[in-house]
Amino acid sequence: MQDVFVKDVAQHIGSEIRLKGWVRNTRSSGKLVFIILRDGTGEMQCIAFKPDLSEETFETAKRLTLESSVIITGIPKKHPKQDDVFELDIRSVVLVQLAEDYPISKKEHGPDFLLTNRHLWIRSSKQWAVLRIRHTVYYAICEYLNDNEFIRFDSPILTPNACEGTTTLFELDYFDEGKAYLSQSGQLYLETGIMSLGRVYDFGPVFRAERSKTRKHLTEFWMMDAEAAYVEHAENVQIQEGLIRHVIRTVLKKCAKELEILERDIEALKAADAPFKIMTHREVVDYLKTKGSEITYDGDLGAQDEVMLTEASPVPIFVERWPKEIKAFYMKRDPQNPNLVLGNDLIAPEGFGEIIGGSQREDDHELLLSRMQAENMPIEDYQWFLDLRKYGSVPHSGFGIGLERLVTWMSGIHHIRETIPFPRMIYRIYP
RNA sequence: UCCGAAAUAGCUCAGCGGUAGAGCGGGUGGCUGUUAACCACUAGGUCGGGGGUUCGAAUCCCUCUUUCGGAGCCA
Repeated sequence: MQDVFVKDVAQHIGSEIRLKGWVRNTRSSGKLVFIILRDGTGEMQCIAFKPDLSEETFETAKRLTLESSVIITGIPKKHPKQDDVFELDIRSVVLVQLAEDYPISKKEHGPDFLLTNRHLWIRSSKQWAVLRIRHTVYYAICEYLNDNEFIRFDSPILTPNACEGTTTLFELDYFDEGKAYLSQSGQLYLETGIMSLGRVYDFGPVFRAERSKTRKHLTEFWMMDAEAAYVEHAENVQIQEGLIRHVIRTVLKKCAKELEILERDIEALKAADAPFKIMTHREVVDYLKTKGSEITYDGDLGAQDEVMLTEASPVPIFVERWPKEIKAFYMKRDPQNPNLVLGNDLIAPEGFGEIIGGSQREDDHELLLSRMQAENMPIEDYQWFLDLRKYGSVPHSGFGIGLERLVTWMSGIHHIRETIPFPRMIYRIYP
C-alpha cells in the first residue's frame, strides 16, 4: 500500500493508495457518501458506495464531520462528469479523530470571527492559497538574490536604538543595559555587511508600534532588506525591477491553482511583467495635480495619490528623487539638486500601493554626521554606523520590500491581514 | 490619534415601540452521483454592559465597552 499526496494522485490511477488528511466537506445520499479530503497538497473527492463496503466502513464514512482527521484507502479513477478531475473509490476509512462542532461553517463569516479563529481559518481554501503564495514569493525573492550574489546576513531584532525616528518602537527592558527596542528595519546593520560580503540581505520580522488602522498595515511584518556595495542609484533601481519581475514570473508559474482559487486577474499580473516606469517625485506631483490631487511639491503621496498614479499603468512605477525633508537621514543627496535625495519608492499597480522603499546611501562621513546632528540623533549610539564612512567607504545602495504587501498584490486580496499566518494589529494579538 | 459605522441563536443576518425570526452549522430520519447537495422534523437567545423615557424597549435617548471601515504614518 502506497501513501500518496493528493497532488500526485493522477499518477496512480487504478491502483490502491492511501491518503492521509482532513475532511473539508461531506455529502451523503442514502447509499453514497461523498467526502472532500484535503491533505495540505490539495483536495479531492472520495466516494463511499455502500454495496462495495463493509457495514462498519460505510458507517464510519457516514458519520465523518467537518475537519475530522482520516486515513482513507481506495482506488483513484477519473471523475464520471468532469475532465481532468480524479476521485477516489473508497476501500477503507480509518477515523483518526472525530472533530465535533467545527466553528467555521461553509457559509460566510465576518472578519472578527475569522480572525479570532485564525488558527482554524488557515485551513480554508483561500487562506491555504494565500499562504502558499506567500511561501512562493519568499522563495522567489531568496532565489533571485542568491542568483545575484547577495549573501544572507541576518540583522538583530533586539536593538539599542531606532533606525528612523523613535515614535513607533516597541520598547522592553533589557537586563541592566536599560531599554531595548524591537527592530523596525535591519538596514543600518546591513550596511556593515556589505563591507565584508559585498552584497547582503536580511529577511525577518520587523515591528512598528504605529497606531495604524488600514488594510495595508501590520504591527509585525516581514521585511527583506538588501544592500550592495558599489551599486549606485540607477543600478539599485534595476535590481529592484529584476527582483519584482522574477517574483511575478515565479508566482505565475508555480501558483496557477492558488491564483485560480483566489480568482486573481492573471492578465493583470502578466501585464506587470514588463519594463517598469520611472518618474521623479516632481513629475509625479505634476501628474497628480492634473488629476485633482492636493499633493504639494514637498509632500508624500497619500493613499488616494498612489491609486491615481497607477490606475492607468499596467506596470509598477518607481518614484525617485524625493525632497530631502520627507526622506530618511541616510539617503544620498542628488548631485544634480542638493534639495533632493537619491531615494526611490516602488508603487504597485491596481491600487496595491507602495511595496518597496530604497535609496543610494550617504557615504561621506562629514555629510552624514551633519545630517544626523541636524536631526538631533544620539551620535555616540551610532558611532559604529559612522565608522563605515571612515574605514573604506564606498558608494552603496539598498532597498526594503514588505513581504506581506507584495503577497497582497500577487494574491489580489483586499486586506494585508490574510497574508501572514498570525497577523498582529493594533487591536489584535490573539491567537 | 482623528472621522464614520456596527454589536440580535455557534455563524451570517432580518426584525426598528406591542408574544424573538430565517438560512447555514448541530441532532434525528430519507434519498445511488452529490458539488457551499437536497427534503422533513428537532434542539438552540440575559437582543454587548449599565442607566433612562414609556402601560410596554431588541427597537427611542444617554453612557461605557468591543469590533469593523477610512485617514495620517509607512513596507
